[in-house]
Amino acid sequence: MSNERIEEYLETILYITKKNHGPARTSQIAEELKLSAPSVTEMVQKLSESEYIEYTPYYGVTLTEKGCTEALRIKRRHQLLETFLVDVLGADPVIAHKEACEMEHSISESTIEKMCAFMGHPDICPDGNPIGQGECCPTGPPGASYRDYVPLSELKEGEQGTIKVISLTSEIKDRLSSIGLIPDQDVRVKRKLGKGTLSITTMGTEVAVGNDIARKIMVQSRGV
Amino acid sequence: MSNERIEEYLETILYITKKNHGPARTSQIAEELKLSAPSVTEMVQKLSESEYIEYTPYYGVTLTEKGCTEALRIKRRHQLLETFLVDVLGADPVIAHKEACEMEHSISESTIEKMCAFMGHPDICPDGNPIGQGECCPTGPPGASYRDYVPLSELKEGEQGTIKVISLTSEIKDRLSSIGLIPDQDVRVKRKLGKGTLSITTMGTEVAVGNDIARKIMVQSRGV
DNA sequence: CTATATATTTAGGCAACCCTAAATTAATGC
DNA sequence: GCATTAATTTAGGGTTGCCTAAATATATAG
Ligand SMILES: [Fe+2]
Ligand SMILES: [Fe+2]
Ligand SMILES: [Fe+2]
Ligand SMILES: [Fe+2]
Repeated sequence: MSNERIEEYLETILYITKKNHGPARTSQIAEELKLSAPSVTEMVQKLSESEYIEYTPYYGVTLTEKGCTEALRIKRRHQLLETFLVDVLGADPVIAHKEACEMEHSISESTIEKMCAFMGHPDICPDGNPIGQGECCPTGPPGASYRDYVPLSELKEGEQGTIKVISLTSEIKDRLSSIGLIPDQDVRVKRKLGKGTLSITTMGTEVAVGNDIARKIMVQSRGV
Repeated sequence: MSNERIEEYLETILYITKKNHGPARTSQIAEELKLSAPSVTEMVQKLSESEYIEYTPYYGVTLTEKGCTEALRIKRRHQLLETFLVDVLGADPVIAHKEACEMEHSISESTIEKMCAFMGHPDICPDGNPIGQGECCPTGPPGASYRDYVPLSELKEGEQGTIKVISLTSEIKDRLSSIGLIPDQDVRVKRKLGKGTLSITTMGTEVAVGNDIARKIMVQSRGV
């Protein structure tokens, strides 16, 4: 089997078994990969001769320890590529997902880690799912999870927080950096103006930010 | 034929016809793609039924107008990906070439243009070959080329320039933004200290930058 | 517990791409 | 110009990964 096909099956089986909390049925794999059921049965039979999956006829497919490790590696490649395409290049999320799902088979482990470092070891994919840590990632305490972050636009007057993630095109992000709005920067909402516009203070200076942008800046709140 | 295979043949035929200043022999294509000669003959016969190539038995293959346009598009995708992997992520040039040659079939035109813009529309690939202009590139007077950029560490005392590309992790870039070191910012080298450390002025303030970082900040010099 | 409906596998086949060995064409040296 | 050599194509075959139709196993409903 080609490496690309193996990877695509493993990725799909991981996704379905997690959703099922149980084995992946061949029909589910077929639907996900848009293939006929017999094609999946055939591939799954071959794959079970490798050490990646466990297959019981008329029952379903589960990943072995080895298969799970491999599937997680592929998923990570996919998510980091998708994050790069969407958050750094500003590509359309739907196109980015499809492209990431193809490029994930071409990019090496060493290159994906460089890309991870380049993006500051992100821990959340624009599709909303968490990204697992890799060899390159700081292994220390994983800090506050993305779940705890809140859009800047949600802060109340007087509330303070630390900018954590900015999901905007790099052009806009560059403009924001130039006025001090960058990750790990502390900000305070001074006043909320009309139409969702915020007046915030950062590094002593005061700037106004529109609602569109404020909704894309995730902060970790520290209260008033 | 699969799109990927077509693209790989077109890319190769473009390369060889340019080198030959004449048609590409099947044996040359076979050598370049590491295939047997009969396999290439077969594919080339099929391809000539499309409108991409002109094939004369026992003579060779040339690209049609349409095929040439398509081949140039693929080459551009390849070069921009390779430039990104090497110049931005710092990947090994040999690995980067191989990965770019696979990813080029997955990335869309719209995404590659975003990547081109992200890198400031580079016109030279790390492999040394020029990169053709795309839709996204400024068609006017082609400004300073990437070639003309020089590491900040190379500027002499008193020399001024504009920051163009910063090839560092986003963590370090974030720190740099907070002190005003961002693309399109003007800087001046005030004094060179020991060990390659620079004292530079930017936006009126004065900061010191170590040699490691200064070597990764490309600037367009404007002299003293 | 059976009859029917659904899910899954088996059987048989096909297209894309690649291969080696043999035949053919073109080039080269007297 | 003809024999030898080299390049190229044709013939015949193999693998992979997919398909549809038929057979079989499992689930569901009276
Ligand atoms: Fe994928
Ligand atoms: Fe990382
Ligand atoms: Fe390629
Ligand atoms: Fe461009």
